[in-house]
Amino acid sequence: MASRNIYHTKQQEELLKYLRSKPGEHHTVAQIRDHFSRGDQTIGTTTIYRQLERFVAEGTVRKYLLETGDSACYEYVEQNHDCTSHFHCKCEKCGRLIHMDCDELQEIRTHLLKDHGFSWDAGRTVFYGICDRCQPD
Amino acid sequence: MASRNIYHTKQQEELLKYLRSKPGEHHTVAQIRDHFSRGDQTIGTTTIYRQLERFVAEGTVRKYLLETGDSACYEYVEQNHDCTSHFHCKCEKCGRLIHMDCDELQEIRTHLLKDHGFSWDAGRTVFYGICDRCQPD
DNA sequence: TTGCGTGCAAAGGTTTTGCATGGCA
DNA sequence: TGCCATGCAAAACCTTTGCACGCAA
Repeated sequence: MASRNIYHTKQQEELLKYLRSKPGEHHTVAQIRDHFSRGDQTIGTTTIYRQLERFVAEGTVRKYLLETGDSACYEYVEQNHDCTSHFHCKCEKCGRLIHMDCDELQEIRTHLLKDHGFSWDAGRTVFYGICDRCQPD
Repeated sequence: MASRNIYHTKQQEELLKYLRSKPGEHHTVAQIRDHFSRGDQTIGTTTIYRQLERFVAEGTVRKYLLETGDSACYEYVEQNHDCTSHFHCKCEKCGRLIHMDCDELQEIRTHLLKDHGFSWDAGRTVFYGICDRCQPD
């Protein structure tokens, strides 16, 4: 942990407050920029990138790069949120990102580690497929 | 399937031959371009993008967007390769991408579908973590 | 000969960097 | 006051598109 958060600024506070108000939602930088451009407190694009980078380093925010490849997504990580026990599933049809709490996940992790020597980071892995709502019957 | 491969060109042949000669390996467009720039048959960057796009549409090549976010990766799909029965694991330390044949995968798919209604596409999902070689003891 | 493929140049989009200014401590 | 954060401008990338030319059929 090299850089520490020494100064607290309005932009930083507003950005974090916004992300925290939408737990489990994913935001692109463009979306964040647009959101604040409509409010009274605007935040420069560069600042959004830099603050998000800091949040990610601190573990406050999680960064995802989805298969669409358009742009990165950022998501607030709740404090008491056990990311080791839920899947992240992305529907390739409707684009919805689903948080799926499930015990099976731990079994997969154990299997990967014991039988394949692979220490899986479930929090960074996104499962692609078709969600329940978009199933063709 | 809209566009069909009507004309066969040298560039297309060379590109496919190269990818096919490295099964299970991931290549970025830059790497492919560099490879051919050293040989006698050069291929323009635009052509690489367009041919890869076509291969992906045909199912000959698979496209990945990794967490590094730098650029897309492309991988030749072997004809008799059952992508429904192996994991794609990406080591966050050494960057290696591992193909992990495993029956457990089918169980996960069944579980996701039955208990969560999610039709998982394992071929498009990359598991992030630390590989066996990079494990801290 | 027809028309698709190629590749240069340029555009489009996201993310990063340089630098002068502004604001927190 | 000292120093970090901000944000504009510009650069750095990756990828896509327009267009004239070349090559396969």
